[in-house]
Amino acid sequence: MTDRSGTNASPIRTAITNEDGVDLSIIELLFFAYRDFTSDPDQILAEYGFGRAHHRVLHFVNRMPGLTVAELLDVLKITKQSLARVLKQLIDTGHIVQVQGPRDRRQRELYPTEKGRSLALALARPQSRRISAALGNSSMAEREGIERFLKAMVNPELRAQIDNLPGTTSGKSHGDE
Amino acid sequence: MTDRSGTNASPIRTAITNEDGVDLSIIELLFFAYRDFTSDPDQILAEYGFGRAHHRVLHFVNRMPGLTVAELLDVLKITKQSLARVLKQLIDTGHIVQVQGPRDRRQRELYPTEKGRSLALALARPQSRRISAALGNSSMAEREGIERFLKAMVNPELRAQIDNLPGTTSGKSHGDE
DNA sequence: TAAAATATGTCAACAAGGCTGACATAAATT
DNA sequence: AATTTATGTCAGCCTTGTTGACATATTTTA
Repeated sequence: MTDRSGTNASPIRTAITNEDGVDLSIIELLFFAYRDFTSDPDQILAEYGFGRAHHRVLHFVNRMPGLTVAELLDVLKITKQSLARVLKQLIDTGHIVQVQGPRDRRQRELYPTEKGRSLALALARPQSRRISAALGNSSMAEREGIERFLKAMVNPELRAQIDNLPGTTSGKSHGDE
Repeated sequence: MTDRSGTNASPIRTAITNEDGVDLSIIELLFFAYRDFTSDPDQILAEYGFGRAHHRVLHFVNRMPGLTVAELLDVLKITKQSLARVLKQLIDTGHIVQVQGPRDRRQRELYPTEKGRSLALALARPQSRRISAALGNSSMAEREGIERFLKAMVNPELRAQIDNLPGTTSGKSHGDE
């Protein structure tokens, strides 16, 4: 009541719990898991003067070689200018090359070089090791449960992007089955 | 061979696949899932002029009421200055209050106000709904498999932080069992 | 063919949220 | 009394996101 603004500014001393109807366990697990998952490549990136933005670009260019700038923007959901900065650096350092589009010569197809391929793999390796360790001796069914859950966490409109990636368990060899 | 730097700068036209010994499926699923998971609260935060940094602070103050500034820094793994900026705003807007530590009067215990509690729940709700939808009609065993996996993704030293949170399935009522 | 739309690049400017290092204060510890 | 600790604060830097404007080459459309 000693409060001018209508709200009560006194401290609440009890914690929010799962009983508040909110799935705090998984919310927090996702936060901690993702934080540590992304920390793996950071040391490697630092050696190159790169950041996570470079990592993401390099990753998807290696996963979808020949994709255009517009397609990359659509996958990453960032703006042209944000991409331009890091893409320029990756091109200048010889990790990515641009090739004029064969049908539409306005387009620039993006491909990794050997150097870019090698760095992409080096960055993926510690993350993959962490995943493998976390799966431990999980059964195939458990692994599928985890993948199904993660995929269902993605906005439905964007699940198509995942299916279009090559060699994903839930969408192999883009388009066939 | 038309290359001065020793590396081959020609475009690689094949995609990296899971066969390269790297678990790309889950790497990418984590990226997409986390991206959309964190996008949920963003609209709400924007109404308050807050960002994700505010969200994280508010969340953990609500989950561990009375924690000190140093403890919060340890959970978030950011620096004092990064915290100071957003914490000040949350205090100025009446979402969090500081209480002088009872034993050590140098410490400032952080508590949510009613307003802060309410916002924290509002932010958690859409995330919780997304998780619930993603779990669908998963069995209890599947849910446990997912939680076990996510927890195992966290650096071992830091798993203690998770166990110290109240009401987490894998570590209830801090300390007893 | 001329006009309009498209793909890309680039410039300037801004904001959020990380970072570092330095320094001040109060309180606790030695 | 001296030192250490917990916190706050100042100045300044970096990365990576944003917007809006504009230029260029190329394709599509009228």
